[in-house]
Amino acid sequence: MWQTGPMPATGARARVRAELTREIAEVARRHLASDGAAALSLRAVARELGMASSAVYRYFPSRDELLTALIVEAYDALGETAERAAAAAAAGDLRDRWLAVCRAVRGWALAHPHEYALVYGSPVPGYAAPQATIVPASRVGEVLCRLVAEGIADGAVDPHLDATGADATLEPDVAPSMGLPVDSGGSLAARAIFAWTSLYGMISFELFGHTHNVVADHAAFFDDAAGRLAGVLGLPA
Amino acid sequence: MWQTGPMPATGARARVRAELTREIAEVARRHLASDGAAALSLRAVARELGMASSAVYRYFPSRDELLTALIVEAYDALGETAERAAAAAAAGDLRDRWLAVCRAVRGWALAHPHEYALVYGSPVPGYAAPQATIVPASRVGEVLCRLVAEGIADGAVDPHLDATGADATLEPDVAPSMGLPVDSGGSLAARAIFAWTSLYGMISFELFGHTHNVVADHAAFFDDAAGRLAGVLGLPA
DNA sequence: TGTACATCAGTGAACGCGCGTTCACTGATGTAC
DNA sequence: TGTACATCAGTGAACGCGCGTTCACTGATGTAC
Repeated sequence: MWQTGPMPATGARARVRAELTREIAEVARRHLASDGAAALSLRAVARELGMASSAVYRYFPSRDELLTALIVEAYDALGETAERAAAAAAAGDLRDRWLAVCRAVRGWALAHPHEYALVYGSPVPGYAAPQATIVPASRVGEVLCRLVAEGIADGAVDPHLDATGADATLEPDVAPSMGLPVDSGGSLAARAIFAWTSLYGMISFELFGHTHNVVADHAAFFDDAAGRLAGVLGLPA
Repeated sequence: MWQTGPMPATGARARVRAELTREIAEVARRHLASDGAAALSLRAVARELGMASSAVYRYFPSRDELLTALIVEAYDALGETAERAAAAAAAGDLRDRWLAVCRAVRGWALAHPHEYALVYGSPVPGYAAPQATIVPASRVGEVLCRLVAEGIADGAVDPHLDATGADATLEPDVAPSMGLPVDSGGSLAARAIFAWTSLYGMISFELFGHTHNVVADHAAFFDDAAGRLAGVLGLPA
């Protein structure tokens, strides 16, 4: 994907190359995690690996390409966290499962603030996210929507709640791609997007310090808000 | 502007100094607006003003100090925008006024993306917001809370709606400082904070491109969501 | 099978860049007597 | 009033830093015959 030139799929060389590529990304991820994206430097990564900075260019053609790899990694890590949480809570009711996923997302963000900021904070100046980041970026949203879709399937969730027609403000293929019913007069998909952006807002506010002297018990505040969002979506307890 | 000609000895120098300080901040603000905070450099500002980079140090002791000035400016500009919007809509009902303030905040953010990102995006690495930023940062929140407080005062808003006890998760002085009634069993203040973080989430998602292929009509989507938040707060139409 | 050749990883020096900050200095402006 | 002195703005050179990226190169590893 980010290797230069044609490569044999197998062989000793290819394996070593894959391993070093992984190692570079891993060191870069550690630097990102401790110092933030702005401070991430190819030279520092090379230094830590004991190689010339120019050698890194055999593996990543530019700093941006390395950043892209880290972004995809972050999205995937967060997505997997959400998926695991949903799976682990499969036995509970919809509201509990919703809350479990929300908590997992927040937990990941708190544990990986710089990686969270990389994907959900202000855009890195001069960097344009390539196509490769689109699919992993939607994993969390899919998990949340799947819960709602399940609720509809077994009649626990009313898809016509709060029919403001807001779904018409979305791109037409969003609802179907998320497994939600299409109803241009309804607001279900819009409410789902709204819920996700709200979660993001709360997590970001907490992480970026905007609720520092405002919220005392962030976990409890978050739980309460997540419950309110479950209500917005019509998830039954 | 300032007058030419003979001036009282006392204050002449001070006035020129104040003017240049303002000018430096203004150029810096323009650079921030067009290139973002990370690209803001003392040298570039000095260059544009035709002065030696070292001269800027007579006005701002460091780059961080300059950044702080810009942060305060941004908070104030946003706060004033919200206040003006609230004043302009004073004749409408609570819901309309709420929506007007929300729209104004979004409008300012869209018009000043880098300034918005400076205050609400990922924290600038190595920079710790000083005390001076706290008061201006709360202006928008105050405007929103004042609407709610007004609704309570004339009986239009039920402060005991959705009494989850979430207010207990807040710092104890938040509700009174915002002019909201204190009720540890209630959730009014928590819902207000929640609404504000949600707005922030939506604006940030839009600004940072996360709803790029998701939301088609951002203004309409935002209006719908803001209306839903008004509902969460119990604002009557 | 060994050998000639092609491919690749990795090196180290260099390019060109821009940054924040310091410092000794020169003039101009204000102040005290 | 003029004069001596103090204060301040602004200069230009320098320090020290680190960055991304390029390039010609040396060896090592793989491959084809």
